[in-house]
Amino acid sequence: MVQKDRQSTAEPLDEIDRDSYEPAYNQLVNILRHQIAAGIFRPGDRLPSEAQLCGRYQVSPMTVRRAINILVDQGVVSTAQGRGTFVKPPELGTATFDLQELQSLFSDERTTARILEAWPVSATERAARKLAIPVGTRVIYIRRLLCQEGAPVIYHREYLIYDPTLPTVEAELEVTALRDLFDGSGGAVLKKGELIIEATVLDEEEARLLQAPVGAAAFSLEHTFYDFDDRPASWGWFICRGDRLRFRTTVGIHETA
Amino acid sequence: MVQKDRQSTAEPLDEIDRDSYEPAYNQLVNILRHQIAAGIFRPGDRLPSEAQLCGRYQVSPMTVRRAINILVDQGVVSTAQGRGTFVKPPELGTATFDLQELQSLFSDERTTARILEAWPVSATERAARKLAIPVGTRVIYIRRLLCQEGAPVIYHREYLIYDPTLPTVEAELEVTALRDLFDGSGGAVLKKGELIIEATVLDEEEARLLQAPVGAAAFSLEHTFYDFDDRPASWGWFICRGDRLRFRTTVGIHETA
DNA sequence: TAGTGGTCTAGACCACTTA
DNA sequence: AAGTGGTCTAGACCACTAG
Repeated sequence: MVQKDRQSTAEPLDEIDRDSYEPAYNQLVNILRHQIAAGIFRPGDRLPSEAQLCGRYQVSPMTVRRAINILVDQGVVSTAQGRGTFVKPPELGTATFDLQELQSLFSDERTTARILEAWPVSATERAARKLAIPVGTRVIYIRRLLCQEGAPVIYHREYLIYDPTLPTVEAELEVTALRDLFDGSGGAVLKKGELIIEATVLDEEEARLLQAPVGAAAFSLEHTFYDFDDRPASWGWFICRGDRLRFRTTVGIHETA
Repeated sequence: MVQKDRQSTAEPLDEIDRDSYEPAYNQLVNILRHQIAAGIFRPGDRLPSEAQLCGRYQVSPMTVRRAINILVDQGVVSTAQGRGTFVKPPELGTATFDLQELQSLFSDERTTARILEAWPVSATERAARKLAIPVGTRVIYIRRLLCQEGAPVIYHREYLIYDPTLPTVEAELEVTALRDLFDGSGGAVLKKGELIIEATVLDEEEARLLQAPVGAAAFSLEHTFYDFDDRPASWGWFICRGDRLRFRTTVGIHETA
């Protein structure tokens, strides 16, 4: 028998360690991932059948199945009923990216939000359409500037439905409101949100506030939030300097997934 | 007993239909999603325990667990061992975007790729660094213009490691090579890829090729692909007019997930 | 201590593919 | 007909949280 001490290394063995805190299905995921990464199984190859994996690693079918489902979710393999499980080549088209970099900016302690403007206005034609309300309805208009160590990074404009029965207005004016929007702390009233990322260039106002040249590249992140009656409750957009934000992602086998 | 005919409606019942082609765990996912969407369970609320759901819907614990795991993956609920399963508010920071719109552009029949240039060159300092090769090494430089119905949409530049033992060069010159890059058809040699999305503005050459104004907003999608020895095999970037591409997504409960 | 989620078993039956 | 993945069962044991 192999003496199993504390295994401090993260290197995957070729056996399941039943005494590990790491679940068996997860160990199996890592074993198969590394075999694929090492080229033992190449794109297009068929993996051993589930029954074979059960015998090889001494786990039940459900555990093997769970591991394989995770690999499918990760886009590493694909399954075909009656044929087998196959290694997928990396596909650019399946790549996904997230707003983690943006979120870390909001959760950063050094980030401060300065309210430039926050008061009731009559909804413009565009705002009214986005919020599904009549033109001229009174809404709350908020302009914020997010700074990191004094340097402006993001300019945010937002229209809010004015509902006196809700504490929305006061809550939204908090400097932490934006962070809450990102981590969902205060969103018990909101059901869903829609997001659109576009490439844009800074106009004069945006450039002045972000202390960047007019015409500089920037990201626009438009957002619309809905309440549980599917009525828009908020519409707005973030403008972020292009040289301050980039989205990264990977396809295929990458480390520590 | 309820007479169960063909249920053409997609509306979820409040019971599991054991004769449906839809798996029980999936039916349970939809049932719970609609209950949350309907406001029966609000953000912060605790869902019924797994044991209760087993009894309520007459399924085994593993089936309930699988359904809940899917809801966790979808970001709709979160679980806490010993406490329960809780409905999550929509969080901007957890939003993910995919390149589906970009991929559909490549798989579109009306999209054609025109090779502007494709021959061996000496690697520039930057290309050499990105490809981890000595400056001056001979590499293949390819410039492509992707058009849709005659209108240029994407400008692509790419440096390829020149390896005579591989059919890479010929394969990459095919007009379908880019589509393959996206759907992975020909990537049995590639292990992984890295992607960086940035906001940029068109320079003079890009503007001329894309028939857009200089300084117009655009997306830059830089990509690096690696072989199974973790050596870079390809480095390049797509430039796409900002008015032709946008990334959309949703957070919280949305339809037909 | 009771209740919760987290993992896992050792099978079963089914649908599908291939030969 | 044999082999494959897809689903599901009816429990088990564990770790964690709460009263």
